Amino acid sequence: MKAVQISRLTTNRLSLYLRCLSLLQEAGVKTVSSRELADQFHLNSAQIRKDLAYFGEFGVRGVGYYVPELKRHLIKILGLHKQYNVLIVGAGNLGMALAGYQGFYTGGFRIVALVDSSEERVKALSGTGQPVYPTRDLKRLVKRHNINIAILAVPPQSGQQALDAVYTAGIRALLNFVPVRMKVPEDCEMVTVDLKVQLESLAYHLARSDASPSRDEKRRKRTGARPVARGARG
Amino acid sequence: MKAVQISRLTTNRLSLYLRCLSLLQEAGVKTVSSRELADQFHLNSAQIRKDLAYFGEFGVRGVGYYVPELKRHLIKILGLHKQYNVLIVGAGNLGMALAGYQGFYTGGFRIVALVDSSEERVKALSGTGQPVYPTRDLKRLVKRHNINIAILAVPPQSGQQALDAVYTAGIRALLNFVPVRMKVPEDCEMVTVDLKVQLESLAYHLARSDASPSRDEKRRKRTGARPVARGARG
DNA sequence: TTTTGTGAACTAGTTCACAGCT
DNA sequence: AGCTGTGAACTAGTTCACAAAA
Repeated sequence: MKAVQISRLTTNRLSLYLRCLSLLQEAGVKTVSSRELADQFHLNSAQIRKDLAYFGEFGVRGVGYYVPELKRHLIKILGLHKQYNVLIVGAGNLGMALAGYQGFYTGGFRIVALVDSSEERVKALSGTGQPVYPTRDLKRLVKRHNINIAILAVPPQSGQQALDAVYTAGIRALLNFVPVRMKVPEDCEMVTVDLKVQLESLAYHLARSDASPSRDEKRRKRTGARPVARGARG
Repeated sequence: MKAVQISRLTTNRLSLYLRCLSLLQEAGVKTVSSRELADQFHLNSAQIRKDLAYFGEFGVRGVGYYVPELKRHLIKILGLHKQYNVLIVGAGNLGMALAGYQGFYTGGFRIVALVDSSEERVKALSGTGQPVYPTRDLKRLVKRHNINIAILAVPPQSGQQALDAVYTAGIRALLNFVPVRMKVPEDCEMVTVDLKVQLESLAYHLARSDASPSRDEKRRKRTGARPVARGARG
């Protein structure tokens, strides 16, 4: 147990561990060692032990970790014992899709509404039935539904404006899909998913592999990418 | 110019530089220094010079970088002078949305088709008019449309199967939204976007800030997160 | 003078390796 | 014997700081 600042790399891995533990629990597995977990993720077992050790001593020497117990701890650590109400800002293609994306509805996350500045999108319903409200209702919605997370899915030119609006309404956590650099207040947590950047990283690699066909041993020695083809599953 | 393996962190930044250069070019700016670029991204200017130096000497001492020239170089480096034909696997909420997401249609990326295993989704059209084909057409589609990138947007239990199928069809670059660990062949580039993990990292921070209200100076000393509130824009 | 390109220094993140508990 | 928790060693990534070019 340290008093260190936890890096995002660590918290992201904790999410993966949790997901894995849920599967193990469903499968009736009672204990798991850091080594077994590591094999699932192509990680080093010390990495896993270190990640967990930031938050306490959850393991038993000679045994490993008790699956339900560690799962409980991770849920607590990640704050997933609470309910999170999510607002989507921007009801275009992406916003609407995210509203319907089933992956969000497990755990304590619930998408309660969308807002959009275009009158014609307002009063439409998302695929799963959430209503779309005009942007002017933002503050009221946040209060009424106790919203604590916003997903930004507006066009680039409205990015900063949308951020400012949700911040003013009291939201302090953002999942951002807008490919624009924005001013983010100190006390506001934002993670950005930039799909274009991800696609371009694929283009980069495709262009390389076309250009230099077969230098297999040299290629991709250490890109931080996946080492591949060992213990699969998730 | 080095013969080093380029990290994904670097290539991702190159995409951002390119985006910024496009804006500068539109604004009629002729030259830009690494310092000016750095200010846009809350980066260190040496970082930018190093990133670029991996690929050549594009700058002019005492001047900076010529915007159109550097832009041209970055397009070449990232392989964006070529056309990329994209196939979306899985025509559920997310798949359909990604098909309609305008952000993909700039640069050389073009979504040419979707496939889905469910007969009832087949023959539907995506929002922007791409047809949905049955999975058995995959190989034929890849050949016919010269597809080189696949986006995986299937349910978790079909993830590996979908990956195997597109690999067999000849695709070597994947943008993966499936939250499952998969076996990826050596010569296949995959970037994974795990939305659940991102949301959970927000939950983590929200849970912290609720728990310990006001330790402002200590908080977030170095999480690799954004330093905030300096030169904005994108 | 200004700003690049880059070795050297530093910081963050990962892995090793082992003492210590069960 | 087996496996955790952790300091030490290592590797990757970032920033400093400066010689060299324009």
